[in-house]
Amino acid sequence: MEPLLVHATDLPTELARLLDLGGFAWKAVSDERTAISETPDDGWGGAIVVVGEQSETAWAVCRAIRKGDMPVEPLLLLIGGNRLDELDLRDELYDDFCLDPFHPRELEARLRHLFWRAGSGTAPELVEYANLILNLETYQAAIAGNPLDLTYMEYELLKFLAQHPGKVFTRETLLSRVWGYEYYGGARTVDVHIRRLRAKLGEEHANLISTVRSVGYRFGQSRWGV
Amino acid sequence: MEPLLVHATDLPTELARLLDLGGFAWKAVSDERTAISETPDDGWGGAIVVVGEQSETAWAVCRAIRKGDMPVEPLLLLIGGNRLDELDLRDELYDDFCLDPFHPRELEARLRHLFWRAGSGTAPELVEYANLILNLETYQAAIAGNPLDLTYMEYELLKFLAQHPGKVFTRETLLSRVWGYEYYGGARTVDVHIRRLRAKLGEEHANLISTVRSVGYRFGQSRWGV
DNA sequence: GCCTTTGTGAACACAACGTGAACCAAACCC
DNA sequence: GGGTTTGGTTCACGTTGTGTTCACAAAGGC
Repeated sequence: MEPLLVHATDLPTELARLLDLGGFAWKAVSDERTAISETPDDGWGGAIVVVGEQSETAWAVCRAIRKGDMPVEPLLLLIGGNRLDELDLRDELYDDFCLDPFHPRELEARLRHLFWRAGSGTAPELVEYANLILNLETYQAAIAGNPLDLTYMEYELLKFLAQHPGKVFTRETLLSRVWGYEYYGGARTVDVHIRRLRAKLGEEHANLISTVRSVGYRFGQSRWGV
Repeated sequence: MEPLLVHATDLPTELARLLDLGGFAWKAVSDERTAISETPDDGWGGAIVVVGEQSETAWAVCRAIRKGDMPVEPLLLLIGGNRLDELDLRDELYDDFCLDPFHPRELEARLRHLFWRAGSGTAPELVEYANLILNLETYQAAIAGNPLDLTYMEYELLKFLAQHPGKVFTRETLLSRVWGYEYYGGARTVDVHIRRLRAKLGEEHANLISTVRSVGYRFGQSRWGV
């Protein structure tokens, strides 16, 4: 992960220790100019700004890194209880704040939650295996970037298989888990859907589904490496 | 503004006073069922859940109001310092938290910031997708500059779909979210409204709404990235 | 070489969806 | 208050898609 930008006139030792113990990569900067000039190639992974005695300096840093060419998110403030009023009308300058002095567990929890929100928070639910992607929200599938035009049952079957890569399922198991428990039809129905899936996956990726003779079908590689 | 949902086994008097002084409309509920049954017509404006001794109850309430058909945002937790560990792996259940006992100014600031974020971020007075524009204030819609003459239900349906582009909704979900919870009518009603929407969108843009066979309908293209 | 298991192509039947029109309730207007 | 309009819902019918089955060919195991 990209390193964190930490701004403070006097860096609290507890903060440094917490970041180190938490395994964060971070770099302390003293003013906005160094914050910009020291920007890593792939940008900052986030920022922590300590609002201390010279609060105007801190706000200037916030403005610089939020409104600049490369806005940094998420941005967390460490702020003394007597400066809470200054948060007013500055909502756009921070994502979260933590009272200083802080409870280590609280700061950890806030950092974790911020990164969770920035990362997976807004991402759609996906099932991925190699270059195959199933989007569970939009009912769409794609392999190697090319969208697959799957029917309902094909999609459901592929979803189930891809959610358990490497595992072998009998036709009966697939019928009960994908088609439904009360289903009572021929087991060869599964074969036909497997065939159509292989055809739509394309010759190149048809081997994603392998036949286990006398047992059933398996998606992806076996767990023992072939 | 819509009222706040407040859940607590023992409602702290400081919290009640702070909410009243802050001019919030709010209602205390004791369990998830009343939280759902007491839902105002236009939904809750947000939620505050106090994680007290029976923390499992509190988490159950969070799950109920976040994963239900009408998720409540933003959701703020009031949590004791000795329960901070419980936040782990529950990121999806809350938007922010505040240590209890709390500093009134801190809680105020967090509420203000949450609503600022919710307001500026997810609820603009305009809904836009490609060259379609919905003006939520004036109940007007236009595509490619041409105003659309939509009826009430058509507008509501299009609004809901356009607010969640790419996502597939079943007819039942649409009936409950657009028409209302207590609605008991045929699911084909949705089809007819979809048809009329497509007709009014014009042949050129009718494909904005796509049918996902055996599932439901989707507005716009999928989002594969963030 | 025989038997079992799986792949393949095509045909069938039904469910899902689109479409046009009718129905009905509420609002609106003289 | 009766007639009209508007808009939401439902029904009946056609069409298309697609899940299922079958028959046969091919492959694999003993």
